[in-house]
Amino acid sequence: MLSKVYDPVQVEHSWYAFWEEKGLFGARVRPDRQPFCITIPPPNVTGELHMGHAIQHAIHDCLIRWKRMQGFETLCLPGTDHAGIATQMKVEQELLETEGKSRYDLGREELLERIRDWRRKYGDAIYDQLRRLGCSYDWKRARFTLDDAYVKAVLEAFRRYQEHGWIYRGTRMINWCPRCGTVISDLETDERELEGHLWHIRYPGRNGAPDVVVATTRPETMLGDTAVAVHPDDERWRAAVGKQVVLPLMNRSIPIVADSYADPEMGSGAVKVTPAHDPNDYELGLRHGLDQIQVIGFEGAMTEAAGAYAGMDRYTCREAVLKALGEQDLLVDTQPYAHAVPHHDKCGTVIEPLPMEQWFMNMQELAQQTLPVLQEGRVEYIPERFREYAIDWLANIKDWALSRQIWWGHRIPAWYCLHCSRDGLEPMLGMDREQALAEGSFRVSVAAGARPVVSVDKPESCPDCGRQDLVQDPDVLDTWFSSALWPFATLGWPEKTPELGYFYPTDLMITARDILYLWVLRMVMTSLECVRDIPFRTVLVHPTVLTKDGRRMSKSLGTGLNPLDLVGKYGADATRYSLLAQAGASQDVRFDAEIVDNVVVSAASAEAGRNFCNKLWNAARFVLMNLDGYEPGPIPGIGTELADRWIRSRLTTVVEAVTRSLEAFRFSEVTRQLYDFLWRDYCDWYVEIAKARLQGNNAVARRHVQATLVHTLEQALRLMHPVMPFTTEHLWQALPLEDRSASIMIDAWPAATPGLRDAEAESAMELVQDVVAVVRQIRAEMNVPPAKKVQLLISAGSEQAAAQLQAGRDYVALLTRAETVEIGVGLRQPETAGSAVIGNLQVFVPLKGLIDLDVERRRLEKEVARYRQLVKGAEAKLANQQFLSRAPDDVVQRERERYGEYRDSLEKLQATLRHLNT
RNA sequence: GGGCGAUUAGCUCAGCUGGUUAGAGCGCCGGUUUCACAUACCGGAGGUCGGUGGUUCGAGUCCACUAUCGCCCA
Repeated sequence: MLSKVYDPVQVEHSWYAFWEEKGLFGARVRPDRQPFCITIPPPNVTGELHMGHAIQHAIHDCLIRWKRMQGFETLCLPGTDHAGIATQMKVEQELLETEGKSRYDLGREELLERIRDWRRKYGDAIYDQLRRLGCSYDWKRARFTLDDAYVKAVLEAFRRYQEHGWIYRGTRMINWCPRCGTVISDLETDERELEGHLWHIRYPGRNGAPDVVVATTRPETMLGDTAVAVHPDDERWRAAVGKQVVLPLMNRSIPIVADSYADPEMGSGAVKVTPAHDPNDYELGLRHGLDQIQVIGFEGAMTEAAGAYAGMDRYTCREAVLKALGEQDLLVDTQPYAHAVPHHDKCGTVIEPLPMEQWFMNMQELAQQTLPVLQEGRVEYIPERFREYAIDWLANIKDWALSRQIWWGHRIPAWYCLHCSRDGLEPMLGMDREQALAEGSFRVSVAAGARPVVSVDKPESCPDCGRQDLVQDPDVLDTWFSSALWPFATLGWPEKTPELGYFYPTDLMITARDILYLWVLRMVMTSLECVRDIPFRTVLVHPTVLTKDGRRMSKSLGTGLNPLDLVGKYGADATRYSLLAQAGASQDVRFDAEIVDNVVVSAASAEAGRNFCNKLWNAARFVLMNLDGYEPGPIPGIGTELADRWIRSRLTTVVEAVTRSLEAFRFSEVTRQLYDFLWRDYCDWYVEIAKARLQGNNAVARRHVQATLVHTLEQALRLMHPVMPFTTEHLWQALPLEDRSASIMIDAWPAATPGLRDAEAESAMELVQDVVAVVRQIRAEMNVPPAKKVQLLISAGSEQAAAQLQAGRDYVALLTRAETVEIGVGLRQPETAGSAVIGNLQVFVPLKGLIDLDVERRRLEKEVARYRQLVKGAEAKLANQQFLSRAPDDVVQRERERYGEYRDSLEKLQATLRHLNT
């Protein structure tokens, strides 16, 4: 027997192990069944479950459980991503804090060993967190992006791209992170608005040239200036073009060049040009053949080229430069200035744009192959608008910087002959050359003479000189290179596995907005190239979870919310329910929780979820307590009892509605429909009505109501299962059923039975509900004690209406605590009664001595006023010729009927009021 | 600068193709501890749908402009 109060800890304790032991999560290649497959977006191994994951996986598991119940062979394939920069950063931080060492102190192999240790310790922690959420994933197939088989896929993809000639070594302006010591992509930078300054600096003219005042937010870069630019159409500067100015502090002459990049509206119209430290200046420099002088080095310190400032940190240098300029009276003005500065999204360091040699991949052909696939909608986006975004991005795609100067990842399969490439291999930080080359601590420069040999396997010998001393490229591939292969690499590609044949293309990619380009689109591109097919049919973009007041959830802001806290406080089912209930059409979810210092104080929606579980729990408890003499058997015939006909009709409606909502991914509708049916229809009305019938002495009726109680609940539990797997399983197992599967999760998804739709029963029950509601209202307003019995008189406008209500007469009596219910046509109004009008029915509650005439009068007057408005509104519509001639007939017809009803009700109310006043 | 999303009750949100009296949960007010549930039950108050203009017989729902907030791109 169930305990009195629902306790999620007790309920959720053992079912997960039960499911796993029975092997219910595993998928097999079964050609007799239709497959349904999702590969999850692999969380970082640094990962810890956050609310974004929680909503993502609540959706994943809801859909997977639903499809499984529908009879699909479902595979939800989990896994983790090695997340090169993020993971290495984490381990490096730990190393610095505990041992005060850098990665170079340890060396490549030792650092990698530390990261592998770290991964063994924490890497799959997120799996346990997903288990606690109840996720029914095929853990046996879990993949990691550095698995041996996965490495093969990465190398094969690289080989293919290389054969197409897409991969090349080139020099471009890149984003450099001085902290991480690596290039990062545009997509990994965050523009952050900073309160800085705009410094105006005077560059003295030479040989009769005018002085030029330039403005900059980064004065330290002036040390690397190689020109000053003005707009060619700018009259003020026309004569100065071609002349020279002196670069202060460096005493270098630099030219004034004409270029339309200079904005005449900005300041003096002249702009300083630092080709080595600004993307726009870089382009300008190429146009004018300017020197690139790199004054800021890879560690964020000034280089030898910065002269007296060499070795200084870039920000210290900024202060020093400003001080020196001030002393020489060259600092003309200083203004506060807010501007956007790119930061590395992983570590928050300010990015240094630098021209640098890297491995790149030309994306043109891939983009061209992919565009029509998106344009024709072969990959569907939900919401649809994200497809347009993807198309725009593809149309403007740039080459992809593939290499990263870190150690944790897929090492680039390029090789260099120590002899032939000698001049292009430069040891790091003045390291010993032999050692640096041996352990991969060097930079490669093709410009300086390196000659890469691209090969998946280490070449036997140098193709040029035949020597056998080759070293591998020190860099690793961008993590997204391997992630892009995820949907097919996890299914065994490049091998032609049965899994790939059966489950591919997958059905869904459920993802957050922020990786749509970075990842989702690249998966489409690589899949079209490698597998010659789309990776998934549908991309479902789920909402971003924000705080109650619309801020980002972030630990550093104190607004972080650990989903496991919610699970601990309210249960996994309640957590899932709350997330799905809020996953509506909007792109954000403002999660309704009070959070103080990253700790949940309360969460209204999760509490609602837990209360709902408790309601279900107690409904099941009630049913189980009332099954004396009940033998499980086939579903009973429908019979003639109004309540039975009604609940079966409602059940069929809700089965259809929930199925449709799931098909449309409208999760908030799913939870609302289930809530309304279970709480409102089943508990508030059907169960309440059932109480009398259970206690009566009609054995047949009793058996019928027991069967309907069990059957309806059982079907509803199945509908509820994808949302709340634990509670539904627990209760379902407790119900007496004739034939059952081992678990609700592999039982069939309920089918709608249109034949059970019963419009007449629904309208009759609606009438019962209306009558009960007005009587309760009267009782409450007249302060009639709950235990006090009343007599009801219900006067119908027609025999037909009277007959309809007659079927629900016992229910009305039960639910209003009425001793007698008299139903008739044109009954006389009793003295001192509370009354109400429902359509053409008049309900009287004679309450001799209990009626407060003033209260009753006020109530009726309010009703009269309300109906007057309604009558007026309908009258105006029907008097409008335009309405009569242009509105559809059925709308006009309905308006006429309504008008009649309103007038009828109004008259009755007015008569009652007159009666009361006499 | 370009694009997108949001704006409905004190709070968080529904309201799908325009057609009854705009709904829910939480919160609030009043009542109820009789045997499924106080994580409950019953009743109530509370919004004219950001603003302006338009289309339409009819607009929370469609269109235009506008304001505020947020996201993406440059």
